[in-house]
Amino acid sequence: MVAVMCSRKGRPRSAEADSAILEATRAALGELGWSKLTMGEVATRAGVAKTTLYRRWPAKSELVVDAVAVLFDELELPDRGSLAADVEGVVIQFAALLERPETKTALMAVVAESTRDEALRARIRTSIVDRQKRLVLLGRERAQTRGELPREPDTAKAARTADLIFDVIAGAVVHRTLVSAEPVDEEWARTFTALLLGGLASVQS
Amino acid sequence: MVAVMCSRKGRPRSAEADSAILEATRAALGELGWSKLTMGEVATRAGVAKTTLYRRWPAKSELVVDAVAVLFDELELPDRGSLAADVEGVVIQFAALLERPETKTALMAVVAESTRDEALRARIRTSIVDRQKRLVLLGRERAQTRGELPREPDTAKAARTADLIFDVIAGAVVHRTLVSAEPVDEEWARTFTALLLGGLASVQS
DNA sequence: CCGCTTTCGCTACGACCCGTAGCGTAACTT
DNA sequence: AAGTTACGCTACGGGTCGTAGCGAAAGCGG
Repeated sequence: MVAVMCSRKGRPRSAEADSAILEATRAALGELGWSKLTMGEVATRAGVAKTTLYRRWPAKSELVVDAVAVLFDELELPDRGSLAADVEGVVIQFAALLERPETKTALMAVVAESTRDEALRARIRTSIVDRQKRLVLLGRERAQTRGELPREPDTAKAARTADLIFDVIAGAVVHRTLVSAEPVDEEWARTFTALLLGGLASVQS
Repeated sequence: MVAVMCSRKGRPRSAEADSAILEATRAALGELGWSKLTMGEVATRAGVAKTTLYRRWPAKSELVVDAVAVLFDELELPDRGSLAADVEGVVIQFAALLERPETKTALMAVVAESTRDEALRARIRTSIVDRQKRLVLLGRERAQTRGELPREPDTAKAARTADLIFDVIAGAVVHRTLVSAEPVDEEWARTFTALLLGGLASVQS
């Protein structure tokens, strides 16, 4: 959402229109895909004038980022008792999210667009990426509390390791799902988690 | 690159036009990005009529796949003496390839498009993905010859492990480069390789 | 209650790109 | 030489883009 701060006079923007637009965007994205998704189509579905759309989002890509971002808030990290179980759980969850047609088509297209648009990349980072990275930090914290992982005194090194883990988990799941186009089932999640945690032990030492 | 075989009469298609089109596509892709890349622009740059383009490629996405595919042939796996060195080398190489503006924007956009187009996905698989997977198989073969990895008698399990490794390597590098937008330098490659090989040991057992 | 400000829906518009059809010409096969 | 196919060129209807202008509606200030 665009933070509108210095406008306290006049007619306020309709919050219903906002949610209707984002909802319509997700629906149209799932049915039509990225390339056939047009601003006019979204406006019609939302019951809103096309100009209203352009008053809030300058481009299709930014609209889609906002529309899809909320879906990533569904990702949770329930305590399953062990680090391995936690990782397996989030892998399955993330894969399920990527199976949905809205997200699978949107995520790649938006990242592709962001290679030429620094502002869009920043938006993706704050709206989507950082929300996932939070899970990595939480999972590590829990594992350290359980005594499964040692506490790393070097803050910079700890941050680098967290980034590495994040890239490996998210990257592998995305690649498996969207490029290899093969399912992320229980078995794959278990094997992958074993690989990750086993490797983590050798990096830590 | 459509394999036309059953036409032995009449004027043959110009091979120069083919290479000019693919070259023009790569150049335009690097300068304009995916969304602003038009068929007319490519035709103009290649010095070719727009209709000639459509006679060979039905859509922009398929053209781009063919244009970018040859770049992935640059990937090599020189024998660096150890499995770790081989992996580090291919990681650096792959990351360097993804740094090029033609490839970084093309790969994501094409994958995004492929979520709605099964034929395109197949084309990506044969033109790009399988050519990379080949490197994984070669690297494992070498490591087994060196005695660094045990030979897996179970063929199915060996294939699953190879797929897993492939998804982890390619996924992590892509995610690091395009989503996290941070550099894949020597240090990252070294740490990542340690993670991968260390984990591989625990999976094998 | 009434002006002020901003947003809303609507229409229209030029610009661009799409993908195709038709034509005459060029190139290669037999 | 005859046949067949690819080529460049032009033109076209259809669609989307992003913007401008309008009058009406909705909240805020007095």
